[in-house]
Amino acid sequence: MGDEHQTQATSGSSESALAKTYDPRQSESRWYAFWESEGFFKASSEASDTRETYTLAIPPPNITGSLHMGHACRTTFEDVLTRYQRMNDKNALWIPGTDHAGIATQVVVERQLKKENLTRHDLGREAFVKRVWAWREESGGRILQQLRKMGASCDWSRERFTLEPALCRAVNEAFVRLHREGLIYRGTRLVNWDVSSQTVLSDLEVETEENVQGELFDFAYPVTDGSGEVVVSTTRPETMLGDTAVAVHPDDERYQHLHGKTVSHPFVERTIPVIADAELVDPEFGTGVVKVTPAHDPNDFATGKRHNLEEISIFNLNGTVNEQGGTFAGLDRFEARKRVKEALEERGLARGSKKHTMTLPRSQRSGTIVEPMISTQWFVKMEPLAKPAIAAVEEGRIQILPEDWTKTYFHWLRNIQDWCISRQLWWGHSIPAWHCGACAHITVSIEEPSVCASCQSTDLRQDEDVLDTWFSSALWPFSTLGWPDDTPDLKRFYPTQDMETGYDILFFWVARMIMMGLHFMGEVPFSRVLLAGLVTDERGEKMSKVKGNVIDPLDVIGGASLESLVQKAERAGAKPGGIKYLKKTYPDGFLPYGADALRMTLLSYSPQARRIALSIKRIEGYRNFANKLWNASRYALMNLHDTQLNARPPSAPKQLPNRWVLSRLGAAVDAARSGIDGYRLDDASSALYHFVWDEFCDWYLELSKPLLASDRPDVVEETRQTLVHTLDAILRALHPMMPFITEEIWQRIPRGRIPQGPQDATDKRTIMLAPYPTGDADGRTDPEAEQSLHTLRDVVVAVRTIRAEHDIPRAKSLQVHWHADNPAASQTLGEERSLVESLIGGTLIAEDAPEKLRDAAEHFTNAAVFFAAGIRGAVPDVIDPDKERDRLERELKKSVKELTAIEKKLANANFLERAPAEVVEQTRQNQARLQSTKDQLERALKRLS
RNA sequence: GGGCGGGUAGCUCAGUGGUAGAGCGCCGGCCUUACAAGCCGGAUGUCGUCGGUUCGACCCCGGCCCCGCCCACCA
Repeated sequence: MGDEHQTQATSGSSESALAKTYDPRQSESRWYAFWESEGFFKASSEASDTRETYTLAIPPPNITGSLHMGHACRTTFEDVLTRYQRMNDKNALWIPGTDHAGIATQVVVERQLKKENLTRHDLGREAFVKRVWAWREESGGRILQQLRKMGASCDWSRERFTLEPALCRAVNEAFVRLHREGLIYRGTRLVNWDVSSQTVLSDLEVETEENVQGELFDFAYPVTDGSGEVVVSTTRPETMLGDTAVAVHPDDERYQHLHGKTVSHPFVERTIPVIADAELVDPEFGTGVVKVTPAHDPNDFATGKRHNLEEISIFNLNGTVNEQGGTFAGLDRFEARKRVKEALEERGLARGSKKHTMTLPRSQRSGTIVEPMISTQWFVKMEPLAKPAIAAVEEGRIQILPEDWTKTYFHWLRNIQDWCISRQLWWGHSIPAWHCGACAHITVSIEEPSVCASCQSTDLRQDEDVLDTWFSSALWPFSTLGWPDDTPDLKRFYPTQDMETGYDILFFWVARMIMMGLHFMGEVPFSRVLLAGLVTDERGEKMSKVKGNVIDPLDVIGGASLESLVQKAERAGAKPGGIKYLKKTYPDGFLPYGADALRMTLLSYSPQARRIALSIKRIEGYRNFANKLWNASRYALMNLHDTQLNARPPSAPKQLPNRWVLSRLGAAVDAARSGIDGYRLDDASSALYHFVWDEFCDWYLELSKPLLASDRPDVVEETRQTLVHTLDAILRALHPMMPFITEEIWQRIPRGRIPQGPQDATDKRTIMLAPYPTGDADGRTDPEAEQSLHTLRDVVVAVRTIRAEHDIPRAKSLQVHWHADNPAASQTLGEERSLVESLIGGTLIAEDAPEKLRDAAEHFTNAAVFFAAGIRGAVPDVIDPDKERDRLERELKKSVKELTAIEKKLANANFLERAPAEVVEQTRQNQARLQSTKDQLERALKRLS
């Protein structure tokens, strides 16, 4: 590999002509392999390396996952930051790794087992976990390979996995310490139970489905003393099997007579009290009477605590009714609901129902409706941890971008609930707690204890639960660096600088990392949180397998036929509508756009956006940009001949285009830098895109043609130097964003003496380690050149417009008469005459008599006139009067419109008094300019008719 | 019920208290020795709506109407 690229690098321009079209497939994997094998991604751990560090920990993708657009987006962003910092001579470390993703992974493997007609229980815990590990070996690294395709410059030598032994040790350490500090405790609570995965969930893992059409069912409880009945309303009739009270509002006139009475349960042997509770009951709602099921409803649970009610759990862990349900035992929850309603009808207790819109809690992973259940679990006490995390952001030690999210962050942390961290799963971190069979004491310890800490019994059994996968994620910024050991890496790279992730895991992950980082390290885990939006399809709809609108980044990079897209979507379970959409939207599939094009596209979206509506057309646009860059480079390399890159920038260039492009280069590079520094990668990439295309290609390269054809060797050499330097700087500036193509071209630039600088030693090997350009070092501010070029450009465009409007063939040479209204413009056009002539395909004739041009129609036959940047001009002989009239009228309309607005403004006395002087002055100048243009246009029109 | 974000060119989206921008699309003309994945020229918007602040508002403030998201225990 090394040899191959060496050959390329030194082969010069002439003998290895570049293909006309850039093919990303030819270079991407090649360069990645080169970078990786040369160790360019590795952060230095040498003691002698005193460079400032830059650290960023990857949001570890789940091992279940394959790369999706969200990953691609984040990877690109993080890679740009890392590559940029590395080029700025930082000791840059981007830590890669994967997450074991407890419940998500377990669900996937269980699904596989199901195909073999097995459940995890058939295998038993040990064999099941073994199986998950085997699966992880097979697929766990896939996404990391995919990250490589994106160009991610992670330090693979420091790759981590949340369930590897070192990180398990960190988890145990964290658990034991928090437990010792009283921040982890065991509690019996009403928890969120997922009946299909049969585990408890944290509040965050429960998603609410809104606007579900349900019914509000009324039924009657007979009052025990026979004095009547009480009608209650409920959305969950089956839970009446667990009712232990009926509640009314204490002030409700209608139900005063019930206070102190009991009602009889129709299906189980139980009389239940009527209680008065102002907190639970809203007299306006339903019948104003609430059935109370403390074991299966959060409000009722709280009510039960207030009134000391019995908590009767009526469900088994799998969601079927248990023995408390009497004759309903064994039925599934929803079947039970039906049967309870029927039974109530039969007993004549049903009192009708009405439609009711409600919200349903569902498990984030399984989608099952969550059942509130009373259960004993491990919890983390959050409030003491939340306080410092709030302070860290308040005090600016951590900055959250976009800033709007700080509010959300504060709101969540200020209302934080304790975190249930135990899960009844098999795949995950074991809990370092041992239950004593003799005295029921729980011994919490890092190492397996031999005896119970309380009674010394040896009858110990480790807690069977595992930890919420987010518990280990919360430690990620320091566990990956070796914590709890005080390793050199930890010392050197903690705290990290940036954390970039999706806003959807602000609470799940970011907030918890901050809390844990502050708690265990005493320092914030990162100083900045960058929250990215959600990638959607071009309609703004969430990508989903069912909708068939998932765009696989690898398909975009490598290309994919429509057939393969359809096949993939079908395999993933897309519905017919989704397939139809797919066929309609991407009739030709995807061309191989390349990773660089995809990266540029993803970068071009504003980080403020919550939605990133990815459009293939846009990717195509950036693929075209890559090709443009490629061809501009071809042009440059073809024209260098023996010139090598040997100084940057060329000293004291004399030719206007050279002066101008260096000035613009400086501005572009500064814009790119400030964009990246301000985390506005959209601004940074856009500044470079426009500089490269609109200025470098459209103007500089065109202007360089006559210069390179000059018979003056000094002009030619100066231009070649400027050309190669500008190209080199462009490549370096773009490299963090488009790593592959920039390396491919950079390697082909012939290099002479390498300039002195800190990165000299590495300069020749790879663009990755070349310095990021700066406006000062690589550009050359030259306002005068910019002004002159502006004039030049305006005249060229004016003449080109005339050519286009009048259908004048390119081959026809034009005589352009001109007169300048100011000395600067006059000088520019005088000096740069031959450049302008070569761009307009004609001859410039300077007129000493301005009136000739003012009255062009009299002096010339069929002349077209123009007014541009202080220059008046006329092109005689070639003009169709009708077309010219159309053109002039259009121009006139425009000036009149603008002029009217300006005049109105200047007529306003308040404006003249109050507006800043320079604004007024500028407005006046505009007025004068427009007025003169308008006059002249009018005159020209008059002569025409 | 609270909170947040958004409504700008046909589409997807930037944007700034002082003459409205990009990409794609559209119209017209070009195979111009870097590039047809291109070049040249052109058209396109009462910047959601109603008020207010201001000399001046797409931008700041308030109301309203849509759209999206997050949080919250209303049976």
